[in-house]
Amino acid sequence: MTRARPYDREAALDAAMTLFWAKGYHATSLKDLESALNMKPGSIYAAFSSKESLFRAALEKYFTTMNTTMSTELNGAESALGALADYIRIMGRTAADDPHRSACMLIKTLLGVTSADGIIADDARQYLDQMLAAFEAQFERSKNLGELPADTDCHRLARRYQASISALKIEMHRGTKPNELAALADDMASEFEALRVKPN
Amino acid sequence: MTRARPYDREAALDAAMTLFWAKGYHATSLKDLESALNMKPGSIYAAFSSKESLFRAALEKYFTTMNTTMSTELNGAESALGALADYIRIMGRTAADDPHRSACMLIKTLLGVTSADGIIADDARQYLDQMLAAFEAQFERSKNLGELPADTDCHRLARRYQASISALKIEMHRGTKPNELAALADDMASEFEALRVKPN
DNA sequence: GCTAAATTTGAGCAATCACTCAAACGTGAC
DNA sequence: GTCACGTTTGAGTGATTGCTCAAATTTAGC
Repeated sequence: MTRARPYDREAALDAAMTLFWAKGYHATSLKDLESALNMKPGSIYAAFSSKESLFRAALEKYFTTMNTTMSTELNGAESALGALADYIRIMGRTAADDPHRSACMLIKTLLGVTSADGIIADDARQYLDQMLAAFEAQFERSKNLGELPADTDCHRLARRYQASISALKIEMHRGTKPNELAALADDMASEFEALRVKPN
Repeated sequence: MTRARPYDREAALDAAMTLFWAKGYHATSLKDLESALNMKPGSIYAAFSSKESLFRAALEKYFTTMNTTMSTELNGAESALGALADYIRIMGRTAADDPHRSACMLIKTLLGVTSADGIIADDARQYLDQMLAAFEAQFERSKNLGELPADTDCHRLARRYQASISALKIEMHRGTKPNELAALADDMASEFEALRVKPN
């Protein structure tokens, strides 16, 4: 009874995410989005209401994707602590031409918008808090496995871990040479691995 | 024989730096600058040529200011390694309402501009490299003082140190609570202090 | 007071911004 | 075939963008 959409909403959102991630909120214009999504302005507004809410949807997709990937990698390993360390080490081996060799979209957003841009910054903050909680849960799991001392402050540890991830991704964005990036990641990973209780 | 400028160039540059630092390159408009510098568009262009070169001048001022402050704090102490650790610990005690409780302008710039914005990103990268070199020199100084093992890789260490600073400033921007921020800074500082060779 | 040089002024430029809406279009029910 | 509904279309909205330039203004030398 009605005309079908010629576009795939998820695919469009994915294109928007990629573009916003690369250029940032302010530097991305509606014209850019029109060609990236292959949609006319009217359709974009019918589908996503405004530039701001399109960005928010794209940011949510970024978070969901990253969080899912991360959860899979962390839950799969037998050692919770080892998985956290490996996650950093592997990230440090991202290929030089990988499109993901870029800063985290959440961090870019947090630094790139102000309170004048509505609740976008709050979104980013909230997602970062959720990731922090996920890291904390993983450290707790490690503690319950007996890998970490019983008096370990997992929240504090998780914050340090997240700070390491953020810094590592910034180094990727910066274009740090592969061997130096890997060395940095190894240093960071070792720092957490060193907390493991030694069997006596 | 000629009309005097009614404004102080350095003061204007300082106002531009503060504004650009807070809002970022793209989100700062000429109107914003006009009121912040208290100058009309013609005067701004006569003094600084373009928005881009005004930004570049402001970024240079940021770098020079930060680099000078840092050098003073690092050179003053008797222990080179201790000074590096203290620099982080003190940063982690930045007051919650301090206007400097914000991300580093170099990092914000690096993440907030693309190659379409001329050589701005290259400027930021170059300044970051200079700071990295300064950290490396300080670690070298520490090694020569006998605080660090003779086989210490100071370049690698400096990169890790800079990554810690970047991450800490991002946490400031994020609004992390004072006690958690201080704890994170202490953890980071301890990591470097722990490298000190024990007297036997 | 006059002149010449350096500077400020601010209205206004073309281009672009995010966004809108009347019209055209496709679709399934009947 | 016709209709009603949902959708796309894209020229066009007013506002704002970075920026310009002829005119006004301030100085110092003579």
